[in-house]
Amino acid sequence: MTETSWHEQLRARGYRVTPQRQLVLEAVKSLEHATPEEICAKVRETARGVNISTVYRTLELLEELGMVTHNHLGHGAPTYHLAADADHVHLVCHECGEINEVRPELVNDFVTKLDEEFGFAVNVHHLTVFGRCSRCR
Amino acid sequence: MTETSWHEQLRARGYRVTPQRQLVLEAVKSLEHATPEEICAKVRETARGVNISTVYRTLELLEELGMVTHNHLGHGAPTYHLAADADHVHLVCHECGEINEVRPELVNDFVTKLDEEFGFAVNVHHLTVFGRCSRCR
DNA sequence: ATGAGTGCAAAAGATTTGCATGAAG
DNA sequence: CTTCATGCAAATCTTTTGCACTCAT
Repeated sequence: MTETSWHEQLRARGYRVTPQRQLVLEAVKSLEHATPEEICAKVRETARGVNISTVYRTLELLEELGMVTHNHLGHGAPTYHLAADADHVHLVCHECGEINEVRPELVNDFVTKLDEEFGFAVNVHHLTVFGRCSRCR
Repeated sequence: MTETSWHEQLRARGYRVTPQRQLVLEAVKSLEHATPEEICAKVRETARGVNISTVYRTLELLEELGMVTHNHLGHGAPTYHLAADADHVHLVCHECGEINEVRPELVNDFVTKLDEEFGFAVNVHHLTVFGRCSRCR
């Protein structure tokens, strides 16, 4: 996604391009798996005055536009990442909390089965698998 | 699981059997996919005075004992159900919010692959798959 | 009788909302 | 200029915690 393409994507839908929105998108891109709180902190490194509620509103907007997605990796706040970078499945260890990303091909069969049998289209970007990692077993 | 078996399971670990704990467990059993708030409401139908914090503490305990599990099905509060009843995978539609339960065998291949390749033991009880249901496509 | 469990109230954490001001188009 | 976006403060919702009292054992 080029700079201009997402500017246009915003404008095409009647939204405005603001420094806050740019910074939030950049923060999501650079942090990976960041909570709204963490994203806000990152944004504030550049623009001190930015408010957490703006971060929430912006994340909601970017998600609606399909630019970012979120996952519930732990108990607390959800984590956001670029939709373009989201082509992986998360493995989260219940015991140590470690997060691993694995190739999405691993779920292909499963995705196909759900499509054929139930007409259900899996959103792989949003798939989080809990269990125990090799070290904790 | 019989009445006595879980009484003994509690006592064996040094915990006490209380009416609140019985009611919470029964509520989880009967409601299916209920949030702590909903469970509390159900419990209060029988015992008016029960506090929400007791519900939280009890759910945590029952989960630790392996009697119940929780899932994050939507944005808000997690939902709890009996571990014994949890032998299914949840399909959640992003669009209409509909929740479907499907046979856990559908993920067997996937579970096996993750075990072989990463030594990761998937907790199928806790698996929630987001996407779009047939009606919403 | 002893200490785990509970209710209550308050705190803490996460997210949303109303409104006046500021800035993008 | 016009209206959308932001900052701020307050409200809301969810969950946790400290403490005195109660009840299971």
